[in-house]
Amino acid sequence: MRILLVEDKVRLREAIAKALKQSGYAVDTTDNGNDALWMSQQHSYNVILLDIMIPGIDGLEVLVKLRDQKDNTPVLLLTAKDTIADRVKGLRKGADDYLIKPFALEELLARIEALCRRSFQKSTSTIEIDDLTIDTSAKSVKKNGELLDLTAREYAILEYLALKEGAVVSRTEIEEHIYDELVSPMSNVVDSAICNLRRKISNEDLDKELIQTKRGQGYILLPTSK
Amino acid sequence: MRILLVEDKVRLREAIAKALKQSGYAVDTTDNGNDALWMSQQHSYNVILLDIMIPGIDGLEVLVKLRDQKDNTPVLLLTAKDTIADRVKGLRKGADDYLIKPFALEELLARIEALCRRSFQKSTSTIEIDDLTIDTSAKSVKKNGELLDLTAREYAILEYLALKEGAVVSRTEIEEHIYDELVSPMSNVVDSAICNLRRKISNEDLDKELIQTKRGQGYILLPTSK
DNA sequence: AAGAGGCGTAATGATTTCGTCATTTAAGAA
DNA sequence: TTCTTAAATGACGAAATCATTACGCCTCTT
Repeated sequence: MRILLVEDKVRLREAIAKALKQSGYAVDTTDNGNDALWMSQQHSYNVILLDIMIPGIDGLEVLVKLRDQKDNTPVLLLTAKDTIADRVKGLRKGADDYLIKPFALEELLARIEALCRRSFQKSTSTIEIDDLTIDTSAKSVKKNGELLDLTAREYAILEYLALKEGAVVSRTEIEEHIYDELVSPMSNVVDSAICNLRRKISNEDLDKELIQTKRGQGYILLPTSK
Repeated sequence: MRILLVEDKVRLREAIAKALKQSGYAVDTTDNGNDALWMSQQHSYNVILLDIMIPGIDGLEVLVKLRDQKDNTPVLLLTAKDTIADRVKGLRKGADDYLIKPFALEELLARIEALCRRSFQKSTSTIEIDDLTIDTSAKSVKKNGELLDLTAREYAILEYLALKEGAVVSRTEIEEHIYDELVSPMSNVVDSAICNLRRKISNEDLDKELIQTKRGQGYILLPTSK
């Protein structure tokens, strides 16, 4: 999951970014509205965290322009104003949620999770595929009830594939959603990660691979039933 | 466990704060309603102790605003008025318990404990994990029936992990719930404390660690059965 | 007032992760 | 089949994260 964080106060921005990364999100940040618009076109983010009071184009305007451009990325507004008028204004303009500053990081994380879930049309926080149970809240994976020991990266990739179950996902798409701006383009990081992932989730007995390769296109997560 | 204490009478406030800290709680205090609201958003407290008669926004209003903001932190009301009308009013507005001044500190401690327990969905005051028995009333830990000599900090961390058994708990979360406002952000207090804790609760024979570390995410308390 | 122990800090050493590269294997087209 | 290109795998090293120790301040006790 990749998140764009738009917040001008340095300390707060970095605190939030740190917490998000710790939770396994890829995070890009900026302190102003112009860059925010630019960046949101550059990538497709899973969630945009938008402070209203930022220099230049303000948060609400950014939101309006996004929606004008038919960009429906879930937006969570961060605001110091807690008047009803502002909440309503934000939501009317197409925000998906809002949070009043100051807020507890735990609350922010919970809401982001909810937004991601909603955008993938999932109502529960666990995904079941074959003998795997992916708990997107705990960020853990069980196989036949037994906890698998995945690294943060491995988990992130598996979750992403699982959310797009049955759809071919290209390497580029994985790179863009799992890795943030400082990623190096020419390498086979994804291949490598997938390889390790497979090793950990494969069924030794069945040689049916959960993660299948679509040559020239990418990877696809297919339950055996299909 | 971290508590917010809202009480304007200095002597009483400090007496309560001292008693709470002695019992191992992290305590933030304020003497007015505005700050109380601010602070309650800044952190997620485990319990808020709220005097009704305070300057500025009064206690009941603070309570109402909290609940308006979907903040469900357990609130214990402190009040000098012992009329039925006031109790009912408080509870109607979403208080979880109340105490009539003057009260015995013992009683306060007991109620706080009950509130914490309830918020973690635990019904008993002892938690058993493997060969450890954590008594949240006595704030003591036994290993195979033998009392362990933990410091207050060590106990607090262990208890917190135990209450969240099976869930990954980040360093930040531990810091926020165990340490109060004067904590320095850049340090490895938690690491250090965990290290000492492990030393005291580890089974020399088994090399299975009760407190496992999830690299990049935090720590998790896992009983061996799982 | 002195001693002891708790506790935060910093420094150092140990682990693990993960991106990269090199090599092998597999797939599809001619 | 054979050639071409994509993908899988294994090894390695740098970087990030974590564990552990030692030290010094502070508080509490006696």
